[in-house]
Amino acid sequence: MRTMTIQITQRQSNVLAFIRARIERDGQSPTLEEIGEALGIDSVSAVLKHVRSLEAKGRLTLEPHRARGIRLVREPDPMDADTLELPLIGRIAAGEPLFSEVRVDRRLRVSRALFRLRPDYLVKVVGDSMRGEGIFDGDLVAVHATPVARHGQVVAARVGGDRFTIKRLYWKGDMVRLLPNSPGFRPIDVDPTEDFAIEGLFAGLLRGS
Amino acid sequence: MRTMTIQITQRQSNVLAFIRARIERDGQSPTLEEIGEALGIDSVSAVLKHVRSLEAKGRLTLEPHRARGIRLVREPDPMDADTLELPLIGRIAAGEPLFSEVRVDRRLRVSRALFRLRPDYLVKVVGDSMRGEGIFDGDLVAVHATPVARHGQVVAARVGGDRFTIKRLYWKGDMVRLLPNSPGFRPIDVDPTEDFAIEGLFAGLLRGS
DNA sequence: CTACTGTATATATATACAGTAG
DNA sequence: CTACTGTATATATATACAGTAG
Repeated sequence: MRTMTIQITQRQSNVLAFIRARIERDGQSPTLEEIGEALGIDSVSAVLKHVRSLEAKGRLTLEPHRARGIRLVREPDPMDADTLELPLIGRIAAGEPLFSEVRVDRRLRVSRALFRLRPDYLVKVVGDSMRGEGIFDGDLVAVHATPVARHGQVVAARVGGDRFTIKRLYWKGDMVRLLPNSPGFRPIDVDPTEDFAIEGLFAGLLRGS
Repeated sequence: MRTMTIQITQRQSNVLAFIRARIERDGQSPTLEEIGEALGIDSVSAVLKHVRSLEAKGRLTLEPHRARGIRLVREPDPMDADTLELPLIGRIAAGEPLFSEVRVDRRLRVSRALFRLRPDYLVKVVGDSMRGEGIFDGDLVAVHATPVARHGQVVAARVGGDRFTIKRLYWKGDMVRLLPNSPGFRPIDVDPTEDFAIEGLFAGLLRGS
């Protein structure tokens, strides 16, 4: 099967470029006459032939009989694909669902490319228990939402329905130990009777001024 | 002078919402008939009156006699206004200009709202001399480009035409001291004969997984 | 085939005008 | 004023058709 893009002529390329520019500028495609005017073609029929050729070659489509009905074949928007819009989750009181809309303080955009793990939301760090990992009070931690975590990973977890905590996870048999990394902070040992949930993995960090 | 937005009626609001949705979906505004169809109005004249009212109230404009000629008054795109596209500056060899295009490794997007100081570019941190400030090897530091820095601020600077360094700045008379914050790293004292430049202020930090 | 000219026409669609109703 | 109906018409514009030229 040939999927190679069919070659367009120089003239067709100019026509396509003009259409692109006008859609960009006006939000509406030009008429055949306007295209002709721009390229010095006095006959709309000649323009129509170019446009039809471009259609046959898959570069655009024509809405039949519709004025200014040229549509560019949409290339996937690089902005949309690349840029994440992450909700910043506010304080979470006991038992409250994580993604209730009232808890989204605001949304921040950031390039997908920054992260290895795809982040799903941000949480604001409270306290300095993870300074040794470069996670400081006030930082926004990007969390990849998953309940699965391996020994030694930095996780976002909730203990006893309480608010979020960012800690390094250690399994000790069926016990869980959450390890801070800062002088004066002690490990949290979670016994099996306690309410405990891993919300996700540390995926990155954002810090403002 | 009144700049208050003139109140629109419920019906007009519905019309406007539909136009907005169609432009969003199709990239072209609907015809009067299509609007009528959607809102259960059998007469295009009635629709035209609504559209004219919206025009009088400054919510849209009409390209006269043009098919699908309704144009929304463009509100400044929140995406454009809010989202920065920061160049990530690569290694800088001696004497090389900071913004030569070859030195831009890639661009990352991030919300303006994250930062207090507007960042102009990103630099990748090499080494752990600023661990105590939560700036780790491999982090991307956002820099607000300015040659002016006050005593005690974290700056991006270049010493002896060499590569970037992120340090806390201290003035000692006309001497400059660049202070790391990590065990085993010593202050850099810059004497007045040395080539030295403050490139900008620490504006924030991005870290991937 | 590509690249045009020039004419005639069908179609989509805005727009004006005369009403009705609350 | 707002919110419609219903008709007639002007306008913008795509499209078909018959050519010419390299």
